[in-house]
Amino acid sequence: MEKYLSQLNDAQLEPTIQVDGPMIIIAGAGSGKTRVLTYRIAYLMSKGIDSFNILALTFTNKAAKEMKSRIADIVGESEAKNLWMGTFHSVFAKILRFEGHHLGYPSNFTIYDTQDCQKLIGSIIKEMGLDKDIYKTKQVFSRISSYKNSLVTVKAYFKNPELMEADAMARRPKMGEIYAAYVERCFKAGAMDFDDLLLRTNELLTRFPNVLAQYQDKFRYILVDEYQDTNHSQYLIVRALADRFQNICVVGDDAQSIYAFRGANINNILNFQKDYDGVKMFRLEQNYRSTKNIVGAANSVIEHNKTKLDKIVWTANDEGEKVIVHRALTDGDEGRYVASTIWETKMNEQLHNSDFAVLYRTNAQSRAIEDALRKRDIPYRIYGGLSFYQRKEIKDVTAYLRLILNSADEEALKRVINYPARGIGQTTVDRLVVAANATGKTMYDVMKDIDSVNININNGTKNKLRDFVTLIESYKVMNQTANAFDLAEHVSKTSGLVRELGKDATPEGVTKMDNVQELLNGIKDFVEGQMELADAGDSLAEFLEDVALATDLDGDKGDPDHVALMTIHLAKGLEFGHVFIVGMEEDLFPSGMSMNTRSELEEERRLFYVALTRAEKQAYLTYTLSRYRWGKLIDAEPSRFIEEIDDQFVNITTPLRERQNPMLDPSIFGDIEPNRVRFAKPKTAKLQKKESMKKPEKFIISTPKKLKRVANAKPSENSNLTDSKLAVGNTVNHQRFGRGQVTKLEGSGADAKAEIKFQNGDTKNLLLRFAKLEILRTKQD
DNA sequence: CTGTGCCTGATTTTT
DNA sequence: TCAGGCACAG
Repeated sequence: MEKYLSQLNDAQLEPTIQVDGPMIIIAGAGSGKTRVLTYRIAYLMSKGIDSFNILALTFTNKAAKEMKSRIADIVGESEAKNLWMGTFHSVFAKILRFEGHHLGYPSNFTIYDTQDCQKLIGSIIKEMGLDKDIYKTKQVFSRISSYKNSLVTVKAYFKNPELMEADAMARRPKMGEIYAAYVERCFKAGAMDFDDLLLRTNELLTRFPNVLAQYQDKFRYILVDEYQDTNHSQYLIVRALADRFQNICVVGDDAQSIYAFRGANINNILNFQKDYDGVKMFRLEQNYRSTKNIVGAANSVIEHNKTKLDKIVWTANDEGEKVIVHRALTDGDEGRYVASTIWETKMNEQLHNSDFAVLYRTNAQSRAIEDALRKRDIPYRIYGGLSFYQRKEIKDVTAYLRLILNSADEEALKRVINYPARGIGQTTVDRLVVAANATGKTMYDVMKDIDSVNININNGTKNKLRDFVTLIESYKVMNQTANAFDLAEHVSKTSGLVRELGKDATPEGVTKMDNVQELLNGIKDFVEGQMELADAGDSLAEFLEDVALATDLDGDKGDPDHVALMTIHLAKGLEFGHVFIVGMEEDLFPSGMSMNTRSELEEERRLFYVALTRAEKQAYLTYTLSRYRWGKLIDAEPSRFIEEIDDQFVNITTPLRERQNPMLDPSIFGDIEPNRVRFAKPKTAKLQKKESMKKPEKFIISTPKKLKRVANAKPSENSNLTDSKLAVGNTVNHQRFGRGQVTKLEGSGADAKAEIKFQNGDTKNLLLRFAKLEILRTKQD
């Protein structure tokens, strides 16, 4: 332990060895807070505190996983095993599996993702005969979500005239009724949405004092990372759990609070000292990550915010390069600049692809960047966006699995009841729903007992329903003995899902089939990992929970040397040598939807602060003069955030290629000099652009056309290692089994296998086609 | 009930 | 631009 503590500076050491009592660590970007957190946990354990009594809540699964493995490195695998470490959602989902019965939930409750929730709300609106143009599913859903996050239950809602009036004013007087119906339907389906995982935990802890006492006693030491992003619901949970022992340590940075839109309450961190007695406050202000120029630029930006804690982030690092600001003509041009700069820098400085990241405000911006990177054969990976588990073909398979586990799951049932088509149409489904609502039974139970309900469905269709129920029942029987992988494989074949996908010979169709195969591989991998564990429970249930709470950031598989593409939100907590922040334009960043109030704008500014501070060595900001949005070329103005950076930290470049390529000669833009653009009066600049834009539009459109087709090709991600890359003696890392050494190789192509001796003592034979291995060291090194 | 083709709205960010 | 929803015909 001493060895580790000596790695810390004084400011880091103090909170690390502070064992008891409430404490808050205000940690500036890049100040080594993860290190403090992990060492502190290890320190607690070295002081004799049982890991069983420690709860650590993080923001992402990835952060939890990383921290856990770093702790395991210090204190040993077996010691670290009992730590409860995870996101709020995953930790409390786990607790609710045990305790949910108090609230009337089955232990195998389903977790509805956003899609499921919105579909359910959509059908409720339809069933209630409301105008779908006034009651927009998305808006209704986000409204309900915000109620739940502020602990406004249906009851509380109807007792609160202000809320009801606000909804009535928004021409949605039936909000409360929709909310009530939604909650009831979720409950009946044995389902919780993301917000329920927190709301129901609160309910559990408030209504059942003995349960609360039990967990208070268990979690004697609580640590919360990214405290600035907690919402009211999470805040109450933490407070309830920490109430008895008051050993609560929260870490956060108010300057990096970027989730207010999701209900995060920045006051949780600003007021922490008022919530507990004798709070010790620590500040980590030395940045170890970035150059002076980057830290200076970021500081000068955040200065523009009014709401913030006092904190001075500084660094002893080199001056470094100034932040480069680049003007591009269009989003396509922006992409080409990013790609060529990565290419050149990589060559000149001998860097890896993984030293680069491209960050953007909205997912839609990734396309132009992708096209450009692909054209240059630069490997990349897109994080976030439509995650793997949200794709239609994947959701279809998991819907079957969900239905097997929890037949009350109405959204899963609706999804698969007629997919693949088996002659059960919308009319029948509607009638089943009506019958279910009228009888209080679940839709599945209505089907199961179709003869005993008075329902207007003809005999032919009834038979089809019976066949479907029989099919699902047969799966349920199989689930009692078979493992999740065998079951999933059986289901995809016998349900006709695979056959259906096989009909589609288009490249997209083939990709879908591949995805299903990959899902099956994933289940197999999961099941194998589970078998390792002595206390392995129901593998299917646990797999589905993982899926429901998984984010794209979590499983980092495939070739690790790639450029990372992601939204700024997703980049929080990460760092890269060279960071491109693209789309630095008014209306895009800051987002046009967040410019109305000062607090919204300040959140955008914090988002920019987060983006800048991801960079270690070099930050690039790019903006365009016009950009494709909604399929149209739209004029753009440079973001106000660019001007907010103190001049001494930026370097505005002249786009060289514009000069070199006569077609892109800047003179067609009138006499706007790149260096002067941001100082030009907006009005004039806009006018000039408008007129001049007509010409370039034509040839600019023609370029991406050809690229389109390539765009559908499968990106070069997730490629598993083949036998050609792997050699006996290599040290490899396996997602689940950890590190090991290759002891034998046999077979080739699809049959290639490797025998690997893992550090935990196990030797395993793995099919390279499935195994997600990462080479850590080759023999020669 | 199924398949086709037109229309519409989405682009803020996510557990 | 494009995916999902809807209407209509078979």
